[in-house]
Formats: sequence, structure tokens, C-alpha cells
Amino acid sequence: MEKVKVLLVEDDPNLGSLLKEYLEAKGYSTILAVNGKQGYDVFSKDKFNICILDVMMPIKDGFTLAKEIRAIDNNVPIVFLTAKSMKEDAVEGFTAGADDYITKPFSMEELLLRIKAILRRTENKTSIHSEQTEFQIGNYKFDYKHQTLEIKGVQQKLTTKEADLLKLLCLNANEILDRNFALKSIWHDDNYFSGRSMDVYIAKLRKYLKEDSSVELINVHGKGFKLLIGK
Amino acid sequence: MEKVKVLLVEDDPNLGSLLKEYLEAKGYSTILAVNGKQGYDVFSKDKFNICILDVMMPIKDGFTLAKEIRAIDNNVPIVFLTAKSMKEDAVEGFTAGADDYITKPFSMEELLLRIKAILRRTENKTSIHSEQTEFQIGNYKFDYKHQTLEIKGVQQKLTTKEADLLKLLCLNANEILDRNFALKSIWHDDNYFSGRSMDVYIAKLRKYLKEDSSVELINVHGKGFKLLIGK
DNA sequence: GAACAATGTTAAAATATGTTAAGGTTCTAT
DNA sequence: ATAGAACCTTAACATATTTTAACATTGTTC
Repeated sequence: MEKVKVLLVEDDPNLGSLLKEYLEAKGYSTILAVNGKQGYDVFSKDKFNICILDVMMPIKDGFTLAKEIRAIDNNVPIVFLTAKSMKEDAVEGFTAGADDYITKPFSMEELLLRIKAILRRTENKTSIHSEQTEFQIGNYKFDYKHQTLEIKGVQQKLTTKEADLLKLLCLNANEILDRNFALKSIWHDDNYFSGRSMDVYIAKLRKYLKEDSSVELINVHGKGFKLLIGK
Repeated sequence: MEKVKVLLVEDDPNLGSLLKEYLEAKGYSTILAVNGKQGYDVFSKDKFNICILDVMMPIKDGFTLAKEIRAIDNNVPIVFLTAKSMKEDAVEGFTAGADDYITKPFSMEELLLRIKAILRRTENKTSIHSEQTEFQIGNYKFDYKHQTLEIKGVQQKLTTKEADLLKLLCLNANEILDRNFALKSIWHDDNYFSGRSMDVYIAKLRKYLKEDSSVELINVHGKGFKLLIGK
């Protein structure tokens, strides 16, 4: 994972270096600029994952800077730090294309949490896959993303429902996958018919999985199913 | 543009209906649920653009509900309303996959602004209006603006519909492109015939994309399509 | 072990999607 | 304006996926 780069523009040197230090300690590569003009220069030369801008600054205020940044990059997340709590300011800030704003005083933890929330949202779109997508089931290799189950070089294509159910079973391997939990997760419903439908899929999965005798898909009466793997 | 759908879960009936009214007035289609359980039921039956959850509720609290919602939909934005201002709670909230949280008391305008910020962030990434115009699809290079798809120096000209659909798929690469969302975005209509038309285009795109075996355009039954890129 | 509930299993019914080609419609060059 | 090309929709038929039905088996309770 690449290090996240933060542009921090804050004219108060105490707060600025404090935040920079904190963010660095949390693993973010942070550049601190002390006014809007410098902030713009830095931004135009480098690429950042997120910008944190103080609103009230001499020379060039945060809103103006945000607009200039937007002109260069329409997508980079921008967070405002503002002492003002007035509605109008907030409106102006968001209009300028902000993704969030934090009113001073704030805790550094809160800032961090908001940064994380924003990054998660943006990164999720671009990173190939953050969730687990490949599973080893005995001698089988299950690729959830591609919906395939392979053993001895033979590949079985799975349907969406088959893959969903098998994934849940894998995530709960050697533990009970609760019947109702699975139904709600996949069928979004736990009525009688959905239940019977799931039972049908369990039967199908058992068929697929019988090439490896160390793998078993058993029922736990009244509770759910358990995928027993290996050993 | 389709109306934005908001799921609001708030146990205080006064605050709840006040917010609902306000959001409706602002043009958001809002469903109000009065507790976590009801919120879950509503969510599992319908599709929402954003969820606003009160944290402290009887029966099922907002954090628990958020986890359940995440199990169904890993992407829908979640905002917490919380009277608590403790760090720990905030941490737990964000861990549960929240995109923002607002501490009571808050102004309705602030809520609206935060909702807007989040929606802009999410929609821009996936909507046909995204500014992004060039995409790498395995060994293919797709130029949306010029409507071309190129591999090994061979250039295929795309029609408008082909390019639109491929762009939406790229913006949601490795994730599900919801069938109805795509239909509404490109065909401005989700009736039967538009759907069949889209299926025809999917088939055409599959033909174009079969030069690179690491690229797959698969169907997710009842949901939509997924463009799988790489590995 | 009788009665009921839960699960196993297979197949038919109902939906959804895949694909090709035939019809329309719109655009473009003359 | 009009023929031809390009594009989009609709039709028609094929296949895939999911749900429902039907009946068999297993487990639980008393």
C-alpha cells in the first residue's frame, strides 16, 4: 500500500506543525504550507490524496485556494478547518467543492477519523479489491471475484448465488454459518421459501465439493451450516 | 436526474418527522424508520442512496444496524447522528463503516450540507457525468471522449451507447454496475425493452473485449454486470 | 416410537440473460 | 431531398439462473 499524501495548509505555525506531526505519526506523508499562496504552489507541483485547508488565512483564504485546487484537480478530497461556525461560511465552503469541514476547536482524533472516512470512500473506488476474494478449500481454490471453483486444473463456473453462499461459508470456515444470517445477507429475507432455496444451493455446493474428501459441508440442526476444511 | 432516496432511522418521533419533512422539502425522497429493526427491514427491501442513523435507539442501536447494512451493501454511505461526543463512540462508528457523523445538537442545514458533500463524492465517481475520460482495461485503452477502444495498436470505433455503457462499467470496475442504475443513466428508462437493448450492448462489448483474457464482463444475476479487470 | 419440524434432493416452473439478426430510425454525403 | 451507412431497438430463439414444488430422509420432543 502506497503512503497517503496529505497537503495541510494552516497559517498558525503551532497548530500546523502539531497536526503535521500527528498525521506523520499516523503514517501520512504530510506537507505543511503556511498560507494559501504557498499551498497552491505546492499543490500544483505534486499530487496529493487529500487536502486540509484552514479557512482564515492571510494572503489567500482557504475557500479561494480550494477553488484553485479544483481547477487543477476536480476529484481530490478537500477538508476545511474553520473557526467560524456560521452557516453561510459552511455553505460557501461546500459550494467550493469541499468534502468535509471541521469546526475549531476539534480533536486531532476527530480529524483523523474524518480523513479516514473520506479516503476509504475514494480509495474503495480505485483499488482493485480490498476484501478477501480468494479462498483455499482443501485442495480447491475458490475465486469469489471470478466465481470459479477449481480443483486438479478443472474449473467449475459458479453462479452468483452459489458464489455468495460459498464465500459466507468460507468466511466462517469450521464455524457455524448461522442460517438466518446467511439468508439475510444473501436473500435479504428469511422466509420459508428463501430458506428452501438456500437448502437447494447447499446441495449444489456439496456436489461441487465432493472431489476432496477432506472437505465437508455439514448441517447443524436448527442453527445453520458448517464448512469443514482439511486435516 | 432521479430523486435521491434517504433512509432515516431515528427513534425520537419529533426529530424524526422534522428531519423527514425537511429533507423531503429539499427534494429527497425520505423513508423514516423508528428503530434499528424496522430500519433493517426497510433497507433490505429497497435501495437507498444514503442512510442516516441515530446511534442511540432501543431494540437495535445505530452501530449494529450499520454493520448489518454493510453486510448487504458495502458501498452505501452511512451518516451517524449521535448525542454522545466521546471519542470511543466515534471510533466505533467509523469502524462500522460510517462516512460521517454528526453530533447533536446540529442544525438541519449542517446535516443537509454533509449529505450533499457525501453524495457528490460518491455519485461523481460512478455517474456517467464523471470527468474521467480515459481508462485502462487490462491491455485495452479506452478513450471515452473519442469513443475508441484500442489494443495492440488496433483501434475499434465505438458507438455512443457502447461508449457510455463501457464508461459506466469502468467507473465501477470490479464492482457491480447496478442494472437499473445503468438503464436510468443511459437509457433514462428502465422498462423491459431498454433492458433487452442493454443486454445486446453487453454482448457487443464482450466481443470487443475478448482479446485480453484477463478482462471479463460477467453478469450478477438480478443485480447487474461487473467488469473484471486483471488477475 | 409417534408426531412434528428441519433438512436433503431432484425436477419442473418461472425469470433473467446471451446472442444473432431483422426492422426501424437518424445521420451523412451527395 | 434522398440513398446508403451507421446506429439503435425489437424480435426470436437459446441458455442460464433462481425459485418453487414434491417427496424422501433425518433429527427432536415428548
